[in-house]
Amino acid sequence: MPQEIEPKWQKIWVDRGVMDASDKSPKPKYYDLVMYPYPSGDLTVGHARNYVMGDVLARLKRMQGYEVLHPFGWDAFGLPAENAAMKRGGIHPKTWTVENIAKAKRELKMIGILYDWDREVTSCMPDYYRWTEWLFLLFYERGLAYRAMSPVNWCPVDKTVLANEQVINGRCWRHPDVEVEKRDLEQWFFKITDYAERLLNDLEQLDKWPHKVRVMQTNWIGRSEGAEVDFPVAGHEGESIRIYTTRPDTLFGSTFMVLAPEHPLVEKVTTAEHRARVREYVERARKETEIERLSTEREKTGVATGGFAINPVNGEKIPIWVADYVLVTYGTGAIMAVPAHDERDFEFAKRYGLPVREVIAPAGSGGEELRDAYIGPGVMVNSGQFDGLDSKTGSDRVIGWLEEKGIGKRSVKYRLRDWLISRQRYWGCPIPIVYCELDGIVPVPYDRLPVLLPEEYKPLADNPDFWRTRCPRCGRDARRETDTMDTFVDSSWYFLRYASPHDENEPFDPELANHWMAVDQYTGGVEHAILHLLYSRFFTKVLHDAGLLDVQEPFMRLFNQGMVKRFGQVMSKSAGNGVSPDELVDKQGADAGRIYEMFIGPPEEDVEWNDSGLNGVVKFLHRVWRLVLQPESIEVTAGARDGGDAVLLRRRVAQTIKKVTDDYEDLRFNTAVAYLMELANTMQDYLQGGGVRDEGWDAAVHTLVKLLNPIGPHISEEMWERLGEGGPDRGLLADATWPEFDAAVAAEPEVTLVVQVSGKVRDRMAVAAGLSEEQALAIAMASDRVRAALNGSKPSKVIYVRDKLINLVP
RNA sequence: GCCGAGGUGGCGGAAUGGCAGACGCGUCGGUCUCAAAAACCGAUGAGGGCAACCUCGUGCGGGUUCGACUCCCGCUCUCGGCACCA
Repeated sequence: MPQEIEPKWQKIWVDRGVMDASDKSPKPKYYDLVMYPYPSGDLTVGHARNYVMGDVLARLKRMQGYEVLHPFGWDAFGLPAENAAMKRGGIHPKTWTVENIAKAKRELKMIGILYDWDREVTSCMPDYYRWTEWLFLLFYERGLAYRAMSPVNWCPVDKTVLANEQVINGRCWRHPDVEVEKRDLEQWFFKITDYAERLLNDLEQLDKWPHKVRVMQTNWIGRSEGAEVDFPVAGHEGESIRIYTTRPDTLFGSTFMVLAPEHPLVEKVTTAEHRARVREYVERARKETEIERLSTEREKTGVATGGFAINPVNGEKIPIWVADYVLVTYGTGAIMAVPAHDERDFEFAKRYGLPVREVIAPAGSGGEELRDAYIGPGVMVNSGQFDGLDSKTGSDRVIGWLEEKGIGKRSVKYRLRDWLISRQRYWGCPIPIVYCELDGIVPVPYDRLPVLLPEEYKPLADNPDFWRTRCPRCGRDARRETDTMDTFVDSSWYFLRYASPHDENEPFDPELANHWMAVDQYTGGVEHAILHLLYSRFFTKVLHDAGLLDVQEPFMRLFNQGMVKRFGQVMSKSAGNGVSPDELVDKQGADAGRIYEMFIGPPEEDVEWNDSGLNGVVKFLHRVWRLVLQPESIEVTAGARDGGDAVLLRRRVAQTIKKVTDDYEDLRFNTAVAYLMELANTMQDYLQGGGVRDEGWDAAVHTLVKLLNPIGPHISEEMWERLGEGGPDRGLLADATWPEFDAAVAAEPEVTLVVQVSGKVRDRMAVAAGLSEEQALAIAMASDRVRAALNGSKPSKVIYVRDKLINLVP
């Protein structure tokens, strides 16, 4: 049965352009977006679950009268295509990608997911990446793309550099068992740090994002407030070391300084007798991998330089050390060590016998020796004119004093680093830059885009036909940039391209983008909580600043769906536990599969796939089919529960409209399905109780079919046609209007009043809704069981919650 | 270590101060059948009782409240994120 009706309706929807979005519709717009996938050829019901959620919402919003934009596309550049190509001996990454896209597209259509395929974008196609290049030039023009030599993260397996966000615990995000190496290379960066403050502050507006994601982004940006202070170097007139501290109140407690091994002043402050040891230490630190160096488990190491600095607040001479627990990439690459009030400095001081001086006294403390660093707030002591101030006021005063003396200043730092976008790969978007001996770095002019990837699959740096060019400025021989861009650049703006996917003059038409943006609902995996979502927010702000976009935030409401597991592991073809949409549809049809995917558990939670659970949904659909189309086949049963009560049926229908509508809108699909099942059960009870098939019954049938449509679109469309309401000649259920309900009908006229004695349920009685406390009390006291529980005493206190409960306390 | 989410029947889960376990799976019993499957009907948290009913029950220990799965404090376990960021 599903095998017949499902393809039939899928064809009709496409022919009718049901999900084609009109740019000129007078209806309010709704932009429903799912994260575009990497076409890995591994589509499972796990991925499908995500797309079904988006589809349910799109279908609902259409019926509610919105002009819905529900597009789809492919994040099609990237390493797996190259790796697969290599594995399969000479197949081109493009061939592999295109094949996978075709396959995935067929499967998406098969489960009845409707997209506006006219707007499909594919990031590896020249008509898309041309505009990624264009945007690079815009960033370059605005001073947001720059080239710099820097120590970078290098994945030895992928043979490319990685962004900070792609390094997890010192290992490559794609290869959890491969340690990332450090290399010094000239690379392209996007200056995302310029937007750190705005990316942080605007998180507050995103109140419809999961709290978790906002916290993760906040931590990633890592704002801290403090001061930069200059410590003069003893014996080197005019030379000083700048440090950053978040605790200016502890300045008097600094008993030594620490430079990062890569700090430029290390050589200068090192004395002759320490030189050999310092050089050896610095050399060793350089060679260590990130993971060795960042391990907090490891004991801290360091060496004295023999040099001294002057603490500017008290004129004390303190030794300068070099240690790799100080990072050159954060703050100024140098710290003042305050062992009494910093755990790391404390550990280091203990190990090397350096002095510890307490300058913050915790409230009510004696003067006993410190066993650990005290990092909390307190009162300043041993701090000259600042003694007696609390930490917070003290910090402010110290900063004020430093600024007055010109030896320090207030400073805000971020953990966020600039985004390294260069990748040494073939299958990515070319960076449109030319290197000319005379003119240096020259951007390819906008009108000469795109810089096309060569057909031949080999590293761009090994392909002179690609990199040999002429300088766009002077016409001399020049060399093209052979790095490609991180694929996260491609995905940072694809949601804008959907607004005008065929625009041949610009990345997107600002007018259309402003019409559709922001995305009303964005659905995807939580693994993108930082990377993709932070980069897309950054792009949106840059484009706003360039006057191309009105909005400053791309995604209004974000939802992270859970993953589907099987045998305790995330489902995937490579893990061997995947169930493909093909198999699912073959088994019981697309509708049963869709509904089961929604019913299996809360949408945000990971769920365990269970083949037998599908049967319950199939049974439910059979029951609905019978109720709607063959109600006469349901026999009246003696002793049926609800006795064919027409008023009750009407009420249940109204209540179900409310619950299911609310649940769909809040993406609580699992409970929406449960309520639909309840309605079907009620309808069955009604018939079995001898209920008449009058207008009330017809209304129930029509409502059930409509409410079912977003999740089970084929079967409901078929039933709609057979009811004589729609079909190819009369209009589709997909175009019908969403049912409304009358609150008065939904209201329960009679409620079950729970009677408690001392908070324990002693009786339940059916009463009219809206009783006064006196009436309720009288009814409650009429109960034998309540009187028994009260044991003769009079209630001294009565709590009455209208239409719910009355609690008698003796 | 820090931050965040969570712990409810045999299982997936529902209920966010007011009837714990909706809905479904599974199991058991029944109808139909020569039989089985399917379908349909019923039962199904634990303990006690012939029964009406009673007692206990939402990770553990306290607290607030007439009343707590729900709010507060402490602990514990699981999962996710961050982790020498000065």
